[in-house]
Amino acid sequence: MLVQAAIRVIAAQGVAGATTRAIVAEAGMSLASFHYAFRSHAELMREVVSYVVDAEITSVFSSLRLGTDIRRALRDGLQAYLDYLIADPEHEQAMQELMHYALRTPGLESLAAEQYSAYLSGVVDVLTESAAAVPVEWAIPLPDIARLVVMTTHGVTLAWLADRDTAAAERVLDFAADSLAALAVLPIRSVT
Amino acid sequence: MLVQAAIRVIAAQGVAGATTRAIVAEAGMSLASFHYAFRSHAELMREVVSYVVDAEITSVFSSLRLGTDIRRALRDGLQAYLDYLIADPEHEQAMQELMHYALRTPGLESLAAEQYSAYLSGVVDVLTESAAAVPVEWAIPLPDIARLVVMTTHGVTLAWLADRDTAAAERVLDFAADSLAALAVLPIRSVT
DNA sequence: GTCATAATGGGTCAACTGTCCCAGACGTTT
DNA sequence: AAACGTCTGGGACAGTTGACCCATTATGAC
Repeated sequence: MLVQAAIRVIAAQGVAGATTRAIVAEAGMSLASFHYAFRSHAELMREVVSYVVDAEITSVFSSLRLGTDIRRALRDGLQAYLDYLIADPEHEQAMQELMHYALRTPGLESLAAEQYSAYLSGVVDVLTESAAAVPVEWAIPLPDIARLVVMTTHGVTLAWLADRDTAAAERVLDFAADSLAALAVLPIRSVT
Repeated sequence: MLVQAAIRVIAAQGVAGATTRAIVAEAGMSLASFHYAFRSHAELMREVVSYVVDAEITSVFSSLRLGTDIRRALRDGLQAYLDYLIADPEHEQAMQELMHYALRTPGLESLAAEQYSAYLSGVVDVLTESAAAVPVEWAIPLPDIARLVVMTTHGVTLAWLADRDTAAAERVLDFAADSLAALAVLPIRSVT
C-alpha cells in the first residue's frame, strides 16, 4: 500500500523526505502507478494523515488498562507508551511531524483537529472500557482526563526525542500517574 | 538580520517554506547577499535553531514568578505562556517545527538536545530566581520540576494548535498548577 | 481466443530549489 | 581623486520535484 510506504518513508526521512519518488521507490512502484492511484501527492498525504490517526490510537493507547490500583494501572499504561516510543522513535517522531504538516497545509487544518479529537476519544474509550471491569469515578470529566494523558504523552515524546533521557522521562511519568490517580474517586463497593 | 527574517518566514509558512529566496525576499535582500553572509542555507538554519533557544527562553518563561502562593504563581506563569501562545500561535508552532527539523537534520541532532536542555535550565533559572524572594523547597529536584513545566507547555501547545480549545487548555493548566504545587514543601519561617 | 478494462513502465515537461559567478555600486582610507 | 575591500544586483547553472502523456502489459469476463 502506498499509504503505508509513505509512512515508512516519513518515519525514516521525515515529512520533507517523503517525495513522490521516494514513496514509490519504497513501495516498489513507478511514478505512473502512483498517479494512477492518487490524483496528486497532496491527496496521498491527506490519506496518510487520516490513516495514522486510527492506527496510532489502537496500537498505542490500547495498552492502558485500569485495575483496582488506579495509580499503578495508569503508570503501567504510560510506561507501555514510553517503551513503544523507545522501541520505534522514528514512528512517534513521524506522528508529530505529520501533525505539524497538517496544521500547515491548507485544507488539512481541520484534519489536524480531527486527529487530536480522535486521540482524545481513543483514550476515553480505553478508560471507559477499563472502567467497566473496575468502576472508577473521576473528579473531572473523562474527556479532560484523556486530554491530560494525551498532553503528557506528547510532551514526554518531544522531550525524549530531544535528549533521550529515559530515566527523566520515567520520573515525569511517575509524577503524571501520581497526579492523575489523585483525581480518581474510588467507588464504593456496593450497588449504586 | 537574515536569521530573524528566516524566523518570520518559518512562522508564516513553516520550515518547508523557508527557502533561500523566501528568506531574502522577507529581508529585502538579493540571493547574492545571502551567500555573502552565509555559506549555505543549512548554515543559516543552524544559526536559526541556535538563536531561537535563547530568545524563546527569555521571552516566555520569564513571566513565571513565584510568590507566597505557589499554586497561584505557577498558574499565573502557565497562563502567561498560554496567552503568549494564543497571541502568536505561528511562533510557537515554528518553535516546535524547528525542534523537529533539528532532530531530522544530520549534524543538528545535538543542537536539538542542547535546545531542550536550554529550555530546562531556563526554567530552572526562573524558579531559582523566584525562590530567592520566597524560598521554596521541592519534593523532587528542581530540574525535574522544570522538566514537568516544559513538558506541560509543549503538550498544551500541540493540543491548542490542533483544536484551539482555550478553555480545555486552561483546565489542563489548572491541573498542572495543582499537581506541581503539591510538590512544593513550604519552608519553615525560621532560619535553617 | 477476444476484447475491454485495469495497471504499469519509460520518458518528458515546467517549476522550483540551492549555489555560484561576475560586473558594478558603495563607502572608507590614502 | 584614486584605490581598496565590502557589499549588492542580475543572471545562470545543475539537480530535484510533482505532474503528465503514451505505448505496453497483465487481468479477467465472455
